[in-house]
Amino acid sequence: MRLSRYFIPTLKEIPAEAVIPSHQLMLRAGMIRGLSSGIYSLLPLGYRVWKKVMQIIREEMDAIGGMELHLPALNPREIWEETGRVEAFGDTMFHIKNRDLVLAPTHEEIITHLAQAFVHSYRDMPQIWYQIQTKFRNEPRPKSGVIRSRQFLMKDAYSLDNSWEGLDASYQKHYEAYCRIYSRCGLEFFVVGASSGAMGGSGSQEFMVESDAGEDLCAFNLESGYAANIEVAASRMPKVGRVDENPAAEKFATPTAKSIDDLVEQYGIPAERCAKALVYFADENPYLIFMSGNDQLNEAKLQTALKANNIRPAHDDELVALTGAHGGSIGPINLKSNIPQIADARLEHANDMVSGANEDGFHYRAIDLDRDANIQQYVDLRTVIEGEPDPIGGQPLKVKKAIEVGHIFKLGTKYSEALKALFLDDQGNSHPIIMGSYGIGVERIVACHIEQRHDKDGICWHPSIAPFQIQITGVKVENDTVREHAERFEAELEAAGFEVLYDDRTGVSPGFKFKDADLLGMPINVIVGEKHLNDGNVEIKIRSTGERRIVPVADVVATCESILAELGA
RNA sequence: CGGAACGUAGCGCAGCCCGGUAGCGCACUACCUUGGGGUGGUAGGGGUCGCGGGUUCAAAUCCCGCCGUUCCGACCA
Repeated sequence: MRLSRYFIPTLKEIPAEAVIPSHQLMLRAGMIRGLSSGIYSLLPLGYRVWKKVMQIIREEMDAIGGMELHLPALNPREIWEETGRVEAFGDTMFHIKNRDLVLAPTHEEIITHLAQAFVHSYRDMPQIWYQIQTKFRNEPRPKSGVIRSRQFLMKDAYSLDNSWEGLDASYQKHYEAYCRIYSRCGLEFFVVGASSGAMGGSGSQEFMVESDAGEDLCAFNLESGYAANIEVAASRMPKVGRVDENPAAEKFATPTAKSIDDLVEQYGIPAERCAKALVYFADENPYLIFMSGNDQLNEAKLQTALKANNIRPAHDDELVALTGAHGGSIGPINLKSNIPQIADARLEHANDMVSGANEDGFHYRAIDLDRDANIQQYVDLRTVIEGEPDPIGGQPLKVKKAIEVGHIFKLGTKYSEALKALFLDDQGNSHPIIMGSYGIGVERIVACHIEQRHDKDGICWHPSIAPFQIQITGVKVENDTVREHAERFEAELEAAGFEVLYDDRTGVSPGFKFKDADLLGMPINVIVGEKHLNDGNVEIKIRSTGERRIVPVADVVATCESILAELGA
């Protein structure tokens, strides 16, 4: 491919709207062009990378028996109502104005609809169906270039099984295929236990790439092997427990104590002996929640514990109406209304606690939660903090930001029950199909790759997904010897099966070409110029390391082959 | 949806406070020059100053409304 004829609109300056390196470099390298917030055109150079990522995904999905299909992006709204997900998605789902259609944000419903029509016997399973298609989500705030956008490519796979053991096997196959996919794309990644959220299901794991641009926090310890999204991460924190003396609860005035820290400072109460009370609404039902000291409530855990679609903190006026006091003075005793109470597991059976009196400016001490409160369940509701002991080996947890590049779910029967996708077992009994769902964000793989592999000059592609494996830089192609050699290398390298981008532009200075080559970031740059040709040599530069090898003209193809092999092509 | 900033040529920006016929760099066109790390020069082309209204003799500039983009927060199947 000749660069003079290929459409690569590179930019010298960084467009103002791009903040993170992958977004800046995709724009500067002429890979993408923004059309509107969270909506991008993929230009030829960028689309080559996308296609390579999709090809790797296809190969690995096919290898575990997956069958690719193509599904409608326009869906009748009705089918999404049957699973309750019009409401669950809310404003995130695009609705067509002049038809009763929605733009599909994912495809569980459509797959289940197909299964309901065609999969009726235990003999028909297992099945793995997948698609690589555009998904639409009305993100309230697109950001970070293609990482969070309103229209994006996702590989979605769905497994259909006739037993829970079958689901485990299908899930495991996907787990292994995903590891191969990310490795082949040259990504460093890790896997964490995750929340299945509104997708439903019994378990899920996320494939994560560590990045400051990440929107997820993950807690992990490399020695013990524990790794979890902060939404579900646990730590081995001691329970607050009981003390021997257990006098009656006693009210005392705390006119200037509004926070746990105030109680600690003014009255010398150990922070963990404070039962911090919070009021949350879960699908419009209020709950009183107790946390120990300054432990941070984890809203994802609360939502899971309450099995709620939506949760939110109570407003100030609601606090007063429900408890009798403003925030900071709420507790288990003398509540104005009888609202359900749940508490973090650290507080289980604790006594000798301090908590609000439901009267502004007063607290109770010597509270026994078993005696003085009416707590219906104790569950883990804490947000773990870096340094706390992990739940496996008690090693200190680290917390890092990460980008989610894949998510695998054991869905179970949520969708098959809702859409009546049933099969008969060998006894003739009817059961809902047992499903799994497995997603990969295509553009996130590309973005994460660039986040992990770039320097001040540009991108450093891994050969597996580089737009071209080899760039040939013709230094002063007006010189016949230079041009003839460059063209010969182009032909020989292409004949050897490589993808080659030959910078044949005339009237462009060498420095300009070198800068462009570094920006575009092909793994190998074959530099053809008089300087070395006069000695019968050519310079070959490795983008990722900066290493330069001077090789005889006759060895160019062999050298490229061996370098690409070294680079893991 | 809350808070903030920005919107002037394809890109990056100045001009706005203090109203008077729109500028710089890059890119683009032509010619010359240079030729191993974004050469140097000469001459050009390109802008309803986001949109609408208002104030004024006169608005990129002041006022009001809207739209868009980005950042922080909320949300994120």
